[in-house]
Amino acid sequence: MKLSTRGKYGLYAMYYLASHQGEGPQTLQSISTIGVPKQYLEQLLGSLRRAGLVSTVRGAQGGYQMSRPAAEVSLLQIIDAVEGPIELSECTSDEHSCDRACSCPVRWVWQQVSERINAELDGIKLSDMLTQQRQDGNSEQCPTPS
Amino acid sequence: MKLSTRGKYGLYAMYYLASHQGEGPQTLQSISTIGVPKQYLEQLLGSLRRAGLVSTVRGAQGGYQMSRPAAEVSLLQIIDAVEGPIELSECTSDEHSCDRACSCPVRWVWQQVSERINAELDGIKLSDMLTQQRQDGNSEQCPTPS
DNA sequence: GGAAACCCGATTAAAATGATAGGGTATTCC
DNA sequence: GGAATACCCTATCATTTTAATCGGGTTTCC
Repeated sequence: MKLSTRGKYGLYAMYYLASHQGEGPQTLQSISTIGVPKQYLEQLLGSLRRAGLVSTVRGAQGGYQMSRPAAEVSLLQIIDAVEGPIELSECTSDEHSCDRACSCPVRWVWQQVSERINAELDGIKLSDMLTQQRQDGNSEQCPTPS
Repeated sequence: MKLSTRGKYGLYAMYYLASHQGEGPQTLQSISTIGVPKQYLEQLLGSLRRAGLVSTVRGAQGGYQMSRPAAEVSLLQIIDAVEGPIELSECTSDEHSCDRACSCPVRWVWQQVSERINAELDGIKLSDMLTQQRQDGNSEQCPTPS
């Protein structure tokens, strides 16, 4: 069970925007310093915009910015936006994908797990990451990456 | 975030074996009635065997059977066996996969979520599915699948 | 009007997934 | 002992998904 890079990149991007909230729109150029190819990042930001998480200003001096406070943006919203909804198995979303249908205990268990994961992801907000960062301090006692 | 069919098929297979526990080894042939191509299922059962979840009897009259009670087999074990460990992002497992390294709040959040999902999956046992099935009754009031 | 910057659909390259193929090995039963 | 049964294993292939690129369009500021 893996997230694609979309989720990771999307979260990086949102975290970047959260860190620069109140500084006006950030250009694609500057956001891409998080280490994501500009044109690929553009697609992801498009999804985030369509999901209502970021707003954009077009034209010169334009860019992307968060459309609401970091405390109101959850991991779930970000992942949903860039990767689509979590589906452990198509049978949890599509009733007719298998003929075992409603009495299938496998189906039941997937639903249980999906619900819990969703609740978990929805409980973590972007603001939690910002405060975590602060608590962590400028922890430059990090083992220098080889 | 999706599970591949391996997880689903693996769970179907284990559920089948749990339902036939005590009846002696079940042949690949009979297990494949769950709707999985025999040769593909064979690969999955191989993984489940290597993980210690099923034991096999070779030769004529042989087959597969659970190697311990359903109450001691969790979803996590099954998914780990057939899909490998859950990794939302390679940066939670590999320290050196990104140079942001240890102070990265994104990394922190992935770890949080992974832990919770793992705990969740480990809390659900095969036996829970069996009892759920019984509670559900032979619920043949199901809407007949088209 | 030109430069900055977002918008968007189409295409492509690489990787993962789902499935198949084909031969090998162990065990039972006659 | 040999035929039949049934698991074991690696390699290959086809399909789908993912990651990324391309190339043009539109909006806005100066």
